[in-house]
This record gives sequence, C-alpha cells and structure tokens, in this order.
Amino acid sequence: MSKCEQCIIRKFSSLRALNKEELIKISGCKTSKVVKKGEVLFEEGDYLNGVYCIRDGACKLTKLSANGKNHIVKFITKGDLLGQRSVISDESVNLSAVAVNDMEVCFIPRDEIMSSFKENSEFSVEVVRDICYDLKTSDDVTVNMAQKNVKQRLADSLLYLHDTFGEDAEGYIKIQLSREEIAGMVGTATESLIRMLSEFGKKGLIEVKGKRIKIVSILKIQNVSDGIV
Amino acid sequence: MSKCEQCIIRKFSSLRALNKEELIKISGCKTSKVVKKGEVLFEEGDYLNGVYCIRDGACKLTKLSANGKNHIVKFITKGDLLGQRSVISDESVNLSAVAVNDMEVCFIPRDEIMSSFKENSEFSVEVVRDICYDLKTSDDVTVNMAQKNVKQRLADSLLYLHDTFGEDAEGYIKIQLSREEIAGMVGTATESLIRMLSEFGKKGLIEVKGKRIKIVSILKIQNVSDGIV
DNA sequence: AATAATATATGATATTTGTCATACACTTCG
DNA sequence: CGAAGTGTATGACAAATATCATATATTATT
Repeated sequence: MSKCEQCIIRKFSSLRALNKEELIKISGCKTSKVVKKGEVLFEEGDYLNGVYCIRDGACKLTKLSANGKNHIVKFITKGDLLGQRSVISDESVNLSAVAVNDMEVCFIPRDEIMSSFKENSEFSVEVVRDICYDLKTSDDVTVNMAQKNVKQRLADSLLYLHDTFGEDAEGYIKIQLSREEIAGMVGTATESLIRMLSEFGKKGLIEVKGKRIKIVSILKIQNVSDGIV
Repeated sequence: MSKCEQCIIRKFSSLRALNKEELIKISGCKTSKVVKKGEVLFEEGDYLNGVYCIRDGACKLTKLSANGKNHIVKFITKGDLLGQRSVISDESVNLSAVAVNDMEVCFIPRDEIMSSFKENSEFSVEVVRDICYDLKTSDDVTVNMAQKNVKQRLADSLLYLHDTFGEDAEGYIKIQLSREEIAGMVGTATESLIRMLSEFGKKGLIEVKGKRIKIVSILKIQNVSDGIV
C-alpha cells in the first residue's frame, strides 16, 4: 500500500495541512481503489463514512432535477477531495458522483478526518476555505443560470471544461462528454445544445470532431458568455 | 451596551457554541448599529473585517449579473450570521447586502471570530455545518435555475419567501418586495413576472394586494414547482 | 460483415420568454 | 392640489427555446 506521507497528490488539497503523524495514521487505515468509467462512487442521499482523495481520473457530480434530467453540477478531478461537506456536516450527500473516466481514489475514514479537523486548526481552516470557495462559486453559478440565456451558459460550460480538464496535444479539451451530458450541464434540451454547438462551430468559435471539442478563441467564447455580440 | 451572554439571538446561529468567556470577550469589542431599509451593509468586492449578527430585520444578498440585472441570491433574517464565509476564507464578499427593512445588527470583529474558530472546535464545526448547508442549498438552487422554467422558479421563490418570512395576521407573506426585485430572484424580465403573478392570481394559487402576496394553497404552488400541471 | 442499438443532426412547429410601446396607478414633493 | 416620477399592468410582436418527427451517423453486438 502506498504511503500518504510520500504521496504528492495530497499537496493539491487541504490534506496538505496535515502533519506527519496524521499522515502516517491515515496511511494505516485508508483504502485505495480503482473506479471504472461510468461506475458510481455514491448516489444522492447516501451517507458517506469518509472522504475520497482523487489520485487520478475524474468524476461528475450530478443531481436529478424535478423534470427528470440529470444536471451536472461540477467535475471533481485529480488532486481534489470529495465528500468533505457531507462528512463534516454529518448529512447525506445531495449529489451523485459518477466516474467520467477511469479513476484511482483513496478512501479516508470519517473518524480520521474529523479528529484532524478538530485538533489541527490549520487543516480545518484549509477545509473550510475550500468549502467557502465552493459556496462562492456555486452562488455565482446560480446567478449565471438564472440570468443568462442558453448560448451564454454554453459558453460558460465550455470555458469551465477547458479550465478543468485542459487541452490535449491537438488543442482539444481533454474530456469527452456526450451531447446529452453537456446539455445537462447547460440546462437545456439535447437538441437545442446540438444546434448551438454547430452554430458555435460555424461561427468559428470552436471546432468539433465527434465528441472532441476545441476552443478556437477563448476571448470570443468569453464575449459570448458576457453577452457581447 | 447589551451583553452577548444575555442575548437570545445568538442561540439561533453557530454563536450558540461559544462559551461564556468568549461571549464576554465579544461583548467588549462588538458594536451595534441600526441599518435603515435600503441601506447597504456591504457590496460585492468589499473585504469584511468581521461578521454581522442580525438581531432584527432582514437584508437581501444580491449579485449584479453579466447583463446588468440585480439577482437576489437569498435573504438573511433575524438570528442569522452574515459574512462568515468571507471572514474565514479571507476573501472579498461576492454578494452585496442591502436591508429590505429596518435592521438592528451587531458587528463582531474578525479576530474574535477567528480565534474562537481556531480554539473552540465545537464552534468551528457549527460554523462549517452552516456553510455546508448553504453550499448544499446553493447547489440545489443552481439545478433548479438551470432545469426549471420561469413558472416553476416563481413557485419556488414564493415558497422560499413564505418559508423565510412567514405570514402576517391576514395570511400575507411578511415581506414586501417590488415586482422588479421578485423578477430578480426568479431570473426573468419584470414584465414576464408581472404576467405570471396575475396568472397565478387568476388560477387562485395566490392573492395579490399591491405589494402583498398571499399563498392560497401551498400544495398547489408546490405542484407548479414540481411541474405537475 | 450485418444488424441492432444508440447518439447525433436537422427540419417543422409549438411554446415560452423577452422586448418595446403604451396606459394606468400610486407616490412624492413642491 | 397638481406635476413629475416611479411602479405596475397589458398588448403586440420578436426572439429564444422546447418538442416531436425523422434522418443519418456511430458504436456495439452477434
């Protein structure tokens, strides 16, 4: 079993604030596992008894909406921690987590996290800072969802994907989602999304090759997002 | 100056987890003030050096959207704490706070909050629990904003207002907002909102008298929110 | 390789929502 | 009291978006 003290991944999350003893203790009780693309880490309503540290791969956090569509709220990628909110507030998770590519994750039991949270104020401040950041972001997204039209929201989603996953050698965003999934991020009908994607393509904002999308001009997409025509 | 140890309001927020010494210390350095309806507590981008404890009245938290409209994200009312996110994560606030009726608030300096946060784990857990709850709620709202149509969102907003402010003797929701403000909660044009309000009125879901709104049937409004026609 | 299943694309049309114009109601303030 | 300003309401129309139908492409399965 790999040792947390030597794991670089922890440096990317609030786990960086843990001291050596804490890391050794966690090493002893954590479990590692592989999650294949499409597999479910947890579902809306589940209670987690620990947090996941994402060593590789990514998952989507989704919520089933009132009208039966799966909305992708955000993606969790390599280096991120998953499930802190639920563990700390001792509530069920409100989102489902599904792998969007093959993942490698470590599971750290609840008790370890909570004891560090209570005893190591540097760690607790870090954790809270993360959650606060998420809250701020979520409020911003709420406003965008409420006030922007579908075209603007698609621009936002493309920028978010680009930001989160980066580009491959050819400049394509390093994640492949179905049109239905993207529609579920934007909050629109799949057909509408497809039309808008090809519109963006025709206008030279993006290049589409199957499921792969390349942003031609970040600036132009940003202008669309800001409603600058 | 009133004493925090004797103040009942603190029982409604995470401040309930503070011990007597902490409360006495806060009593000595807190300031109280009255904020008149329409006055601004802080604006998007400000740095707060403390948190507000709302002793009476309410304020709206708004954000200016890309298209220039003021979106009301939520209301903060009697008993709530305001500004913890910004203080703990040491970032500027992302929302503006404007009184929607006359308020009485106490201001607790940053240092007091942070020292209790670091030393009193019961308090820090409470604070984080609150922020986690807000995060969960915010994600839920995001999904609703993205997936529901204007009619459903209006139903949600009415239920939220009813929940947050309660009813007066005649059954009207105990807050008076302009049509423009409600439109800014729902994320729609003011004219569309006005039309929909009168549609709700004609269908007997609500009763409207000037700025005062009465929900006739919570159940029916809930059905609208759920898209059950 | 052929077939089935699924995803993507596009047209036609209905519905929803936004915009602009205008009218009316209500407040405020000199 | 009356004028000016603001908020609310409504009609007419335009634009955005959803829905349904269907075609075509892509992937999976045998």
